[in-house]
Amino acid sequence: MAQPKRPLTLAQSVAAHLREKILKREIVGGEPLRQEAIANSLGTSIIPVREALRQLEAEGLVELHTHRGAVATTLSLEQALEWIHMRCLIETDLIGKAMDGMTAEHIARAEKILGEFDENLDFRRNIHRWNDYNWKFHSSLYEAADRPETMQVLAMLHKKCDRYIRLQLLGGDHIARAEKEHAELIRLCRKGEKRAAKALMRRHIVGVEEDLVEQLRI
Amino acid sequence: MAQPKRPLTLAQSVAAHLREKILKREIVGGEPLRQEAIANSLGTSIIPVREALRQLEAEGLVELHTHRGAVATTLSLEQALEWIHMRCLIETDLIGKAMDGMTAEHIARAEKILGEFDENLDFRRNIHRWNDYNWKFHSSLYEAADRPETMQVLAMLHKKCDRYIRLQLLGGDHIARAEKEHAELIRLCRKGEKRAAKALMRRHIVGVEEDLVEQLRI
DNA sequence: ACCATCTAAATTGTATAGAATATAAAATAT
DNA sequence: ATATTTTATATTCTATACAATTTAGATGGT
Repeated sequence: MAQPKRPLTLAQSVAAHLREKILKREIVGGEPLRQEAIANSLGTSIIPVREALRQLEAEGLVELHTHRGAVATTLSLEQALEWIHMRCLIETDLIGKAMDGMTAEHIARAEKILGEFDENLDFRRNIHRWNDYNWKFHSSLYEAADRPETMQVLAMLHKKCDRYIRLQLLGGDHIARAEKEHAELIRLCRKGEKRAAKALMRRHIVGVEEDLVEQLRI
Repeated sequence: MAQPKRPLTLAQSVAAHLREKILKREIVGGEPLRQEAIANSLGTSIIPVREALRQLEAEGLVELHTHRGAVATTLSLEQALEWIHMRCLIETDLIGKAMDGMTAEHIARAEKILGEFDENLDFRRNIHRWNDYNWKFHSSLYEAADRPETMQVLAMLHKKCDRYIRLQLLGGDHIARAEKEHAELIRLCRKGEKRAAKALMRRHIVGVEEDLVEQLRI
């Protein structure tokens, strides 16, 4: 997505390593991340580790406290609800804007991505991949809007939601519902029913919110 | 706002230095930022410079290209319009949420900040301070909503808009209009007229957008 | 209990050297 | 002459060792 094919710098792969551990909750919220320990365990010096931690801070996965080090951020339902709410505001608006300039090619691309959902993956065993596909589908819908900055903010919100969605997916049948709604979104785009598409997008995202509350309130 | 009173680390003050230069356009868009040159000119080693650049990247002021270094991001009207549009979506929603829990104290605080606008500053000579005050006022209005994550995203958008607003303030009488609208916003908050407040917030931000287009399209 | 001081541990910063990489210029081949 | 490959150079990226700074907790006196 960002830098295709290029070999990663050490700092980038350290960041990827830690990011995956945090998202998989092998590193839990509140856990301190010692620069030297990480450097030793990965066989690097601490300099790439320091830069990786700054990257992860920008992504909201760790907090850096001056002279006290980094800790993985803790999960909180309230935060997730805020992010989802912002997603709702932005994506509802964005799908409308996108539909103004949407062509058959755009719709075909989104449909192709949707197809890959069903075919290639047993998501019960690849939970950590589902968010990638979900973001790919959503972003393909908005491509016609040609709003790169908005997409960047939205990508960030999706990433932040990632940790919570993974929890959510462990229970319930959210995926089946989401796929159904995705298919319906494409149908509405093809028919050009902007009002209905925006309404469905709103319900689609609010649905995530409701499922999450139900999942975590217990 | 972030870390009150604490002495800044070198990386933080290097970041502050470069940020100010970019915002004041002493470093123009597209200009490459050589780590060694910056380190020498500030009398530091390059390590704090590298960490400062990562910070600025997160703020959208520079772009980091692997093995090629950092360049200041270029100004583009389209980007600014996207940011302002997102501000509009979020802030219009947020003022409504805030008004549900707004107390006399909240209003008093916002009013106090507004007062400082008039008294202490001749903005024609302190353009680079105006955005700080503008953000202080806006954020004080939303305090009652208790939405820290939303505020964080919003703060980022305001920061990004900063560079453009500075251009805008050079011409026109935007400040007088903004102050009038700010006062009116407080009045509507006190009277609890949510619908009107949201509408005014929308106009207030769209006004910025229109002014900016007019300013830069010439 | 309370307060100040001291200590341990971690991060932050410096200096230096060298490896890895991208860009542009030069050389070679077709 | 054009295209490809090689070389050169500048810059970033990484490693290492050590000094400086800060925080948090332990110690000890009142």
